[in-house]
Amino acid sequence: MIKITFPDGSAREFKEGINSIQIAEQISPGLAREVYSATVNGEVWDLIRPITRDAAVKLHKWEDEQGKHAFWHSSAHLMAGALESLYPGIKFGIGPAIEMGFYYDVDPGEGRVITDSDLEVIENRMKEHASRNLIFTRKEISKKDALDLFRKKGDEYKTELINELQDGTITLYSHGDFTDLCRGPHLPSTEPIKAIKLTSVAGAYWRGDEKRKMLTRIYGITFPKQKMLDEYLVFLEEAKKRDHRRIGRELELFHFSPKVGMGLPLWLPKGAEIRQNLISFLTGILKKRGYKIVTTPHIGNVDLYKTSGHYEKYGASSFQPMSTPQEGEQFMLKPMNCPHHCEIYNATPHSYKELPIKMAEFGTVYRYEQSGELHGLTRVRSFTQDDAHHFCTPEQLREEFKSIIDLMLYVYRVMNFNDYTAQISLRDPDNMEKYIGTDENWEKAEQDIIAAAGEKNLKTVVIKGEAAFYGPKLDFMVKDAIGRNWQLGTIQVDYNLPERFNLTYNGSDNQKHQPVMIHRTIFGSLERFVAVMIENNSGKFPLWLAPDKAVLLPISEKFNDYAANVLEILNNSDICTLIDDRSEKIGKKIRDNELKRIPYLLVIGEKEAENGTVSVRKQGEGDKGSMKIDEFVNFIRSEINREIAN
RNA sequence: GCCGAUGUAGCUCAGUUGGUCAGAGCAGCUGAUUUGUAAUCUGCAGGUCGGGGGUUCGAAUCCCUUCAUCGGCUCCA
Repeated sequence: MIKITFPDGSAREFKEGINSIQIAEQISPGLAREVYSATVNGEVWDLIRPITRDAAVKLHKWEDEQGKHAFWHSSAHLMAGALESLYPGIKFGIGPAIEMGFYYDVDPGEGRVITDSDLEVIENRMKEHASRNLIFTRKEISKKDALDLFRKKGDEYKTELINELQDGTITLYSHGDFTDLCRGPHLPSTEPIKAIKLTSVAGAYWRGDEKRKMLTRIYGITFPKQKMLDEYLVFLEEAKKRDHRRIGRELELFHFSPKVGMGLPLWLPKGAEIRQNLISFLTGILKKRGYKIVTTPHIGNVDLYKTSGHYEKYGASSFQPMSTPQEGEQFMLKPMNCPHHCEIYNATPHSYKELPIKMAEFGTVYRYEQSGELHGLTRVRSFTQDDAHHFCTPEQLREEFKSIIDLMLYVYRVMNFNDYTAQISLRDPDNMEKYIGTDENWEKAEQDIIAAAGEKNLKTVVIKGEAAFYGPKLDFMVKDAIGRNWQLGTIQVDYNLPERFNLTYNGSDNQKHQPVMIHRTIFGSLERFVAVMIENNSGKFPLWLAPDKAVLLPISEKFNDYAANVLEILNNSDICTLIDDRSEKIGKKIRDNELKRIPYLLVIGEKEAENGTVSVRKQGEGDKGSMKIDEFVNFIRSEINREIAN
């Protein structure tokens, strides 16, 4: 007998060699139907793997990451099996479970393509296989045998993977006629996979290396119940409606014109109004916190970027330098503001008593992003950063860093922006040549970031390999409507630019010292920030940000004169932008959310025209009663103040 | 940049195997109507079917090419 301990601390004796599914069955048959994998002594195992000694066991259901993971990973195998039966000779790369579903990278073979229209056939074959209730079996295999097996199949991808594995750790999983190199774990059988949807097909480089062959990646998702799949598909449909590209068009916020150029957003009046509101909101906060606003040109001499090191790193993949009538003179569109700010710092001598110096600019920058990478407002070729740089003494670094975390959290809170992940982005230890600067400085900077985040009790995740080439950073990541991750705010420590630009200050010892530089943005870019705000709120903006704060609706043309009067007063109030809508098809506009996104609806009828009032309705909340015009202005003003003061 | 898909009016989309296939709804503009919040009625106007080449007696439809968009990959200072 062996002793199995459960997460709640309780323990039971079982026969040696029992497996997790049998344990679950003995607890309750209902449970057994719902578990998909188990953690045995800290390792995630198949349910059918025998347990031969005392162990701590945690059973995983759908609700657990590990449960879903086993479910989707098994689904990837199910798909691979279907593919092999449909496309004999097809070769397989890797096929993991992901956050939502799974994929498999495959090489269908020379001259064969798999496209969207093939997915249904594959899906049907998967369903057929799944319904046969195929058992997943696990087999340990020697490296030599594994190599022989996959060489015989002619699968160079799997043999490459096996070559990198340690002999004695290699396992195969099979179901039906299909066998795959795999670490597991898997479901006991294909039986629980009831609902299957292959979502898309895409290209993906083998091992993520753009110099290697592009495989075909097939994405899919599966569920234990059809209803869950249906709900997921509904969710995707709903998410499409929140897409900022769609809402941006509906609300006439921004526009892309191929004539202007891809990735170059045109801000329409209403979008520009939102942008402007964001800028003035943040400017007010920055001034209170001791930032100095600066302005720098949109171009700079190539030498500036050679000095900063950006030219060497990104020159070839940037908008190329423009020349002038002067021989040998070259300028570039600025891809970042930092070098300009360094030169501003250098314009005057500095004492330690002045530091930290905080320089801010809403700086528009231009980056030649790869054409396939452009995406609405979230990835563009010209965008405006709410950029700022802190120049401080090494001793001040941590405090400065913490103060920026405070600022960031403050702004996000005011904006009611809660759904973000703070990510500490460090160097990739396997790729150290990507980075410039001394190990010592990197070490120091990384420690400072981790410490500052810790002292601020910020919940963070640490990701290696995501640092900037000149320094580590703390990034604030958010998800868009369909779950893609975007970086908004970022705080970056930089010892490199101060050195390259020879920045100095006089210390109390009357010696020259080098300041440390912190780069930071809060919104990231106005473009991306607006996009994320739109997707988070389905295009509804808080009152203070909204381009139109209210819509004016006269019941009848009889009141048009009065309405025009009201409109003028309110629009001139400098606080309340109104749109005038005398259309009779107001119902349709409301249904289409065109007007529902505007915070207030003002109705004018006989009574209102007589009394010089408007009937105020807050969208989604209902009647606020009748108000005199100036009452309404004051009301809006106080509402805005309340929102911003928070 | 790479793989795959898509491109018909401002928007959403129909257009069967190449042959009255240049259409509809919404938006817009005309008139009429005046209604307290999810579609009032009439009429009109709108497109070199993304651009360019080709095949054909004939191309929105087939082929090539180019531009743009979408989903991924790579990248993201």
